Amino acid sequence: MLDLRYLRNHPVKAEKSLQARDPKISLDKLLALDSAWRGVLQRVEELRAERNDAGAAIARAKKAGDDANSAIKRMTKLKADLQKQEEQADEFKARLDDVLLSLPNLADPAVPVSQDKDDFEELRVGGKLANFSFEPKDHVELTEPTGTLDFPGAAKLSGSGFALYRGEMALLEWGLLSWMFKEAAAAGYEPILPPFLVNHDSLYTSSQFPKFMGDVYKLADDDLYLIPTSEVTLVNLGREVTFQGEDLPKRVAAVTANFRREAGTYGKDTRGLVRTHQFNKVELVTFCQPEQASGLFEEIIAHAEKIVKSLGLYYRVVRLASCDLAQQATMTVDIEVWCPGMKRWWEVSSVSNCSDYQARRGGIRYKVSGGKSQLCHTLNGSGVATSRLLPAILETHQQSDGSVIVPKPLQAFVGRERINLPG
RNA sequence: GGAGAGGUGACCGAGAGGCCGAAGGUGAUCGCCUGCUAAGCGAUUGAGUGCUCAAAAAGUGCUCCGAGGGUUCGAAUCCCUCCCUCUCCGCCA
Repeated sequence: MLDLRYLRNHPVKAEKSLQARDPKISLDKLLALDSAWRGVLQRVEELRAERNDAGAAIARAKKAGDDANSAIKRMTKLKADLQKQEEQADEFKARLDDVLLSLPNLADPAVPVSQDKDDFEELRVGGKLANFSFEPKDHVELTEPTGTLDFPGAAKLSGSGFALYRGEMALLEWGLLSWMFKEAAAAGYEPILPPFLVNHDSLYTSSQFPKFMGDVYKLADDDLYLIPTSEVTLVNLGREVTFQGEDLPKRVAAVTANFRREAGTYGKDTRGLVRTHQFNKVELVTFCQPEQASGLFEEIIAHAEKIVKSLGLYYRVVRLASCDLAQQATMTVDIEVWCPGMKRWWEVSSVSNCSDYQARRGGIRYKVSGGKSQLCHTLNGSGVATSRLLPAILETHQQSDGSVIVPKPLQAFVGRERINLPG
């Protein structure tokens, strides 16, 4: 959520920044509602002040044993008037909140302004591009002979869009997650295993709600939702918390499954692991003071980059165009790995600076000693998602016989240096 | 799922219709005292939001005692619904 006061005081600047993301955004309605609301609110507060005075007068009279009837009569009259004004104020406020909640965060000046997703800015390319003396297969073809990625099996259990890992793939997936979780802990993130089900407030704070309710799975009999990302759980660790200034930055990392309805994406990228209703990742979140945010943003990117580099993958780092930013982000940098079999880049990590947008919704604050409490800034990034990492590993390290060399860091988890051996 | 007990400021805890943003304590900050430390003494110490103000400071209004409704001239206090925590029972990995 944006700072209403800022929008009020800098409407032109704010609107310009918002229109970089979506040219259809206008602040006119918001500002009109704001001034209407504040006008009525002023009246409400005057009436309340009067009511409080009258109440005190009644109390005094009663205590002194005087007759309070005339004061009570005055109060009764006041009440009706106040109630009417309050209803009006509530209505304006509700409409104002609707508009305010729909507005995305302001975009960082470094974000390329465009309405075309392809206008991202490529920051750098890293790792090494694998050379093949044969036509590389994609991860589905590679695992078909062994049945270790069993999509028909998953469909039987759950329907389309789910994955079932077996044997070596199960070990590899689990190993990847364990290794990355450990790497995150070694880098100073507190390891967290959170619930996969969260309540409405949590999704509201991290900003999936109210705008993107349709993307999230909801339980039928309880007010609980499956997390679309553990950003939700990690960010909400800070909800209604006031951190001590010296405890910041506070880094947390979770490994979880993530659930997405992917409504409206039927028929798109349906092959293999890359877009399923459930996938795993390690997620990193940092709470910090505003001036620490940009350095920590680079830190998360560097961490994710180190992961893909250690696995011997070819990758690039791109800054997303303004139209492609998530609602809560001021800036997002993606790390994409090259998948030689699918012959395309896939996002394995998305690192976002959310400034105070989530903190304002969730009351995530900090206080330096002697100072007033202020809103934290929140940052998040994947570190990283296995649903794209696993395909990239298989496709990059495949051999002409269909086997796959296991990257060094994972060998201990899988128990061998080469998997997917034929026969 | 059943039965009970609770949810008050950073924390503990009183408060049982009006003078309660809330006693008392702990902690924190500042000062005094002490050779230093401890102890002691005194003072200060919640959040949000509006207005005045160029701004800061200050002043001032409103709101907040788990959440939401209700009763009442008036609710932390009474009633209803919900949420959460704890204890016991049942069920269960």
